[in-house]
Amino acid sequence: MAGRTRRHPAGRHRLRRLDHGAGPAGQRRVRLGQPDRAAARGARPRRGVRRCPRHAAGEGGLHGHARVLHQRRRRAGGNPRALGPPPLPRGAGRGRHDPGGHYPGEYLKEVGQAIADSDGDRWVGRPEAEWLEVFRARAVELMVLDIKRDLLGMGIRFDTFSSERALVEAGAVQRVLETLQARGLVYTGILEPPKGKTPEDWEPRPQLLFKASEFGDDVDRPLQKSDGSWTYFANDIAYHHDKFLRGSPELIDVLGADHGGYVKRMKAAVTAITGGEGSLDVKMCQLVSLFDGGKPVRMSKRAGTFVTLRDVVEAVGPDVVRFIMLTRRNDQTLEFDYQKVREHSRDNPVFYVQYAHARATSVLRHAAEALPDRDLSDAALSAVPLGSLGDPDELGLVKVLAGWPRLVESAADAHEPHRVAFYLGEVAAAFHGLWNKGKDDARLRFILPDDAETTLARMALVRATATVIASGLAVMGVQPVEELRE
RNA sequence: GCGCCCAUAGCUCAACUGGAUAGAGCACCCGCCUUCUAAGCGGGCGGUUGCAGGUUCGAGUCCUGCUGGGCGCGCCA
Repeated sequence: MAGRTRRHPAGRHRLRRLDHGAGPAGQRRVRLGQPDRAAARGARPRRGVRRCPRHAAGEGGLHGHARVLHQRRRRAGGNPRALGPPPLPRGAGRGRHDPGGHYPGEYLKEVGQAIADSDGDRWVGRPEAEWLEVFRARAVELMVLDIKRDLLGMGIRFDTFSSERALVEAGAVQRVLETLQARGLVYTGILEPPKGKTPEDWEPRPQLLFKASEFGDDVDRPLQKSDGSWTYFANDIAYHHDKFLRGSPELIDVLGADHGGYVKRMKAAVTAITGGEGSLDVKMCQLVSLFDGGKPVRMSKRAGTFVTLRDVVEAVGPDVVRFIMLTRRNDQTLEFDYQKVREHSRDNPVFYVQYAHARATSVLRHAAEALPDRDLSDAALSAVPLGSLGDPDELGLVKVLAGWPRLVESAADAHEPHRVAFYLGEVAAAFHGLWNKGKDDARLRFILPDDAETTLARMALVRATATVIASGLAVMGVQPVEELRE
């Protein structure tokens, strides 16, 4: 197998580093290979924590025009045979393999159990032809519900779920094909075998092809399988066209890094099917590596030691997950240490930003006590003269805050929500710095009992800080914290 | 073999799509708690942005070629 020989040197390299007793970095990488790869190869949507939910979290909040997010899980119900023989009253297929050699994963056991619960022994001893389709439908239904529940658990709600099957049955693929044919972009031809690696079962075969090469792709791409059904690619064209027709000229796909080879042809197809009216941006997502107190969390499909997104959300809360997920570019792998994110320390970016917000609201509370006869409402503060703000650090904070509109706009344009998280870190740092300056110099404290005018100007600054942090957190779908006490 | 993504301080990562002296945190060293939350702050140390060319007034950012890593490569989703 060509893939294996190519991967081999890398594997050896890793081992060698370990043998040499490499530093923490080397070891980390070695150990990480396993869970990462397992998660990727497992290809089971909610097994392991992936980047994609993280990105969905960000974009849903960032783009009004891209708010309709889509998620398809072909895998769900893709292999109903893995459910095994008709379920027994107690847990179907537990611990055994189905005839096809598939692992009945935990999630399929749950489906089997659900069917057993509702249908009893109705399917026992019945031929596959009777139960297969029923099981498939039930599996899809339950899996989608399961996915929606997990997503809702961290505050993600999809406006639209597109069913590939429904799209095909509604004839969308057929219509798209006709459109492409009308534009002379479809023909029947024979593809060259891939260079360097010719599959053993390769044989020249005429296929229905899309002229992707006219739009920047390397070769033309097949639309139809030999059994007459559509390829994955053909269905995807229909899906993107459907989304375009629903009123979104700017399409965004969030894909795993293993789908990188798909980008060119999909962009080509979007250009072709929309007559150049639509555009497609593809965000590639790397995996998230789970750590616990600096040690990688090992996951094994066999041992059933997978940590799911739901597990993590339950452990640390949805806001922490959302924030941490957005502290990296989506195309970088993220190390998620769910010991660290619960710490109340500078190491924990969620805490750091929330602490700044809590401090700001705390100051405002104290100011209300110190100046009971003054109006500290937002409206009043926005009209306060700011001439007394003159300290370099005060002005520094003002400048950072003034950059918020531009920052959030550029993050939206670039489809890079992580910039908001980094920006909030800057705001928090500027505010914490100013706060501590008041420790050294009492005149720089926010509240000056004998100088109401300066205090009011500073309250305007503090209020603005809290507002910007709250706005940024809102973009990320995170609730600002008013108070942090033990 | 071909294609896509990536390479920035010892480590983990930024850098507002080509702008001024490339910034944070961790780690290490030195300071700061009678006073709005020290769960914090200030200072120091640390860089030929993988290598070599090119375009430009200006390049971490764009182009070419290398090196090293990830992913993929016709009826699989």
